[in-house]
Amino acid sequence: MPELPEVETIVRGLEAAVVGRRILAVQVLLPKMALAPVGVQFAPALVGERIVGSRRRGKYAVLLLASGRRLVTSLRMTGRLIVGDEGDAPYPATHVSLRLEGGLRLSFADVRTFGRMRLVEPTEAWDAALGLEPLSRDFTPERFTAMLSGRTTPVKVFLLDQRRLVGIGNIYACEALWGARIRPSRPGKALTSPAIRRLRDAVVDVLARAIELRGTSIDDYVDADGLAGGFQNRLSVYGRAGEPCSRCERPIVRTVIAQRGTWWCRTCQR
DNA sequence: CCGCCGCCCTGCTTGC
DNA sequence: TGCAAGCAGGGCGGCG
Repeated sequence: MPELPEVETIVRGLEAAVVGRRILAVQVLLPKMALAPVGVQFAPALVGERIVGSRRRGKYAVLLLASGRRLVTSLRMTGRLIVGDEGDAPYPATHVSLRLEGGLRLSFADVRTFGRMRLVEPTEAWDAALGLEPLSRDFTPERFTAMLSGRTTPVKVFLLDQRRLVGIGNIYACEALWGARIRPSRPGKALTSPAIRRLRDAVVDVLARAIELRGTSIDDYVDADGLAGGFQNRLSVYGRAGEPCSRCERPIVRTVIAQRGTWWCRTCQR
């Protein structure tokens, strides 16, 4: 499931592979996957556009187009953005296919069809409801404290809420809480200021380390070249129920918080 | 505004 | 062994 580090890796791959190239043809195989503003047709609007940038916002991959429009992709759980050669066999479960200059093809594939590609007008504030980037300078202990104050929801649910902080999904929420030694069910407002500081640092640290290893590949995630990441070998708690905690040797447990599997250490996380 | 819930989907895992 | 139910989960809309 692509979270911030995985989308960042994909976006960097797209930067290298497709930025500067013109879109020559667009095929939409499953219409619900390709959204456009009212009165704009997705495929015709993209043909002839040049890709001028590749960015990430939260868990969204954003291709900047010469017209000022943007192609925003949400990968959800199983979505993939794959760069291949025009002559390759079609990538499995491809729903949108862009033929690019230079004999390349950019495929948006998703077996579960939860993901979406969305063409956004230059003036449209598509990300207005999204929260703070955790790797930005703005993510200070002071800001984090203000965000958490009065929050009754479990801190793990808070970390997953993209209206507050963006980019954190189930894997990195579990990992950051373990790193900060905080119990996932603690209400946000109950965190002490040292705990808030530890959690801020743990979020930044785990995301940065995961980007260095090009993301976590458990079931589905691959980068723009179709390659797996390496952070799955560095996970401390996620998916490791029954294994000993690397800090205290007590077994990692799995509980459920807000319908999400939650892995943590009952001994170290308070 | 806030919090909570159900839905969307398919493939893998689990359990009988 | 075979099959079906259950689970996985990010974002969004609806509801209180």
